[in-house]
Amino acid sequence: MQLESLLPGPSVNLPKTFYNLSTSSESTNNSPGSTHIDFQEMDRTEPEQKKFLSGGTALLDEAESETFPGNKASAPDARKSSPVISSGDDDLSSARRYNIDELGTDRYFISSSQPSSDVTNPCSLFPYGGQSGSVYSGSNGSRYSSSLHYGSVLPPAGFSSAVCASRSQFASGYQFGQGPGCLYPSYPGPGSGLSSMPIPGSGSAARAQVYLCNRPLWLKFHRHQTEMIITKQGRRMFPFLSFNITGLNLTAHYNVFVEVVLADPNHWRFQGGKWVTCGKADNNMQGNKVYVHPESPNTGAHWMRQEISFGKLKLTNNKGANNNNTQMIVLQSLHKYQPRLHIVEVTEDGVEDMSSEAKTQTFTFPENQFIAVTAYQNTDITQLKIDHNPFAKGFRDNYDSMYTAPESDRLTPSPTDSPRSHQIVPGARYAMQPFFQDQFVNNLQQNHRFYGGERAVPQTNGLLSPQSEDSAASSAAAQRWFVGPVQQSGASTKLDLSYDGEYSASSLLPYGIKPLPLQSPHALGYYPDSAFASMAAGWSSRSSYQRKMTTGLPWSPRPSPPAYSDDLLSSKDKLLDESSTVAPAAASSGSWMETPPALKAVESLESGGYAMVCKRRRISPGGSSTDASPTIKCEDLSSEEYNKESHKAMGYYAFYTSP
DNA sequence: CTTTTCACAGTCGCGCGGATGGGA
DNA sequence: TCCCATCCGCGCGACTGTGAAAAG
Repeated sequence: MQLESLLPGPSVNLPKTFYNLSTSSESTNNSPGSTHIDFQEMDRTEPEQKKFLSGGTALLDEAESETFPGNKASAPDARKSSPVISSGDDDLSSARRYNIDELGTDRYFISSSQPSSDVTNPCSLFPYGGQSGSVYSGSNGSRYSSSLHYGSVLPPAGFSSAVCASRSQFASGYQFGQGPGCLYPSYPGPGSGLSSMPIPGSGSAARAQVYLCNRPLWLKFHRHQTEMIITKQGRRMFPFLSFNITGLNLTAHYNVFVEVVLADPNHWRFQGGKWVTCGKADNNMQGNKVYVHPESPNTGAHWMRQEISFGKLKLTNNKGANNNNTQMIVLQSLHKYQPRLHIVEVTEDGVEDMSSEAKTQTFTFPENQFIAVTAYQNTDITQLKIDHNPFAKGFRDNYDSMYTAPESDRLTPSPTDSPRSHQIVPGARYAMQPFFQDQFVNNLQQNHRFYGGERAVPQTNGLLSPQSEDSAASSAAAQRWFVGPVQQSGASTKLDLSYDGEYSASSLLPYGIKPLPLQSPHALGYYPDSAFASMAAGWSSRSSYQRKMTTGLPWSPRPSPPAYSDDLLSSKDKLLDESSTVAPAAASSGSWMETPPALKAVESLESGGYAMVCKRRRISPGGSSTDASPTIKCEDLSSEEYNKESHKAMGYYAFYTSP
């Protein structure tokens, strides 16, 4: 409906899109129509599906050796001419990408109903243009079979169709050979946008929209070229993938899984503080590339009820690592990958429903791209991991100072008076700026009810979030982030229907009931860089604070509170751009910080400066390459704004504190 | 020289078992 | 006195990045 209207492009029926996808391969030197044909003739039985799996991938293989002239031609991206990715380069691209933030909420979610007819104007349709367009399918049959635990296999045809679709539509100028699923982005899209485009598999019945829940955090990493450690025993991703899904059929069953595909045809190496290409990627890598969500299959209502996170997804370089029960995605070091979310409708027994060709939907978020490494290369990334990953808390050796706000910044009551109260009292000051920036992330991260659980607490999405007088703005903000404006009503309705009795009370109760420990985790967030984190840290001892804030709520994502969504960020007169939204606690702590908007440009121009610090080890407060700034963000806000935001934070906080 | 592997220390959550308190 | 529920402390395992050693 209005969904389409939100998207810069005409709408089109999914089936059509599907066909376009498969046939479009012709234009890309792929085996024309092969996938399409196979899809049509595919058997529906489960065994057959599995069997077909390999076949499907084989078909996809054929598509891998195609070129993407369109991409290079149409994408005036710096990367084309220079494979070197510096901070500056990233900024350049990000500039385009992030500008989209200002355009509207619709950019934050991906709808599978993207019109294929927009091929002529992919950029307008998909912010990232060709970036997320070209997709390769696996060359080996094990691509899915190895990891599909539910007997349901993504229809190769459907999958490939999606692949082809993206390719045809966003034809990227990369040329690559064989490989188990590749996606060659280039961030060329002039339209630039935050959310990536959806690769509509089809499915006119249920057009899903997917929101990247912890997107702010991803963006933080993405700005510095995200790195993910891979180990033999498997390493969890951080940030992990977390999505909110809407638009599914409430009663239909779906398998939800993540696939990680090559993002570009290059082998990368970290040299001179930059990521540079180093030959061609080895895309013959064998091994599982798919992680099926443990709760698959499940109903659409189930998937839409809560945040879907893949916190337990592990990455490994051990090709034989998937023999056991644990699902691990096998990657190759120093290769760039793109995670993709797949939603496949299945029958109640978990078997893929092949009754309709519109059962597969694929979503790609460019900010989820990462380079697999066996050891961190960029210290900025390392510091980000340490600062944000609760499991790395032990490495915050300067924890006390990192998140301790200046004495002058404290608000009553005095920390020494009542340590506990410190955690409760929002402290307008602290709540505000940091909250803007990281709080969102923090809250997302806290969404999980169980530690390490794949599931999250029901999304608050405005319904559960406390709103005071600012509720209107807050809601808008929230909507903007999670639910597109147009979708608002729909989403709200959905929430009302499905979450109301079941979630509103139950989910909130825990937070309200537990006065301090629980609310702290929520308000402060697991991530220390939240406003409250810094505040609390500054007021209380490290030990006590840590315990409190981490109690009960793990690092799992929690839906961002409406009041502090991106909308607010944008409302700050762009004061807080993407990067600025990052450095909350950092501002006061001096720990790892993001480059302020103003400095960002400089940084872009002076990628060399970035390079200088890239290979540095952990930087002490104030020593960061971007340390110059953050304070600015806080200070830039007028006292009025300050108070205003503080109140929001206060209200939000209070919501959970007072049952 | 680059990349990978391994042991390590630190943090945290979970589960178990014992201690404690209230009610029958 | 017994039973049950709750609380608390401890140990274990999972998880993290570090840094040195090994491997290529």
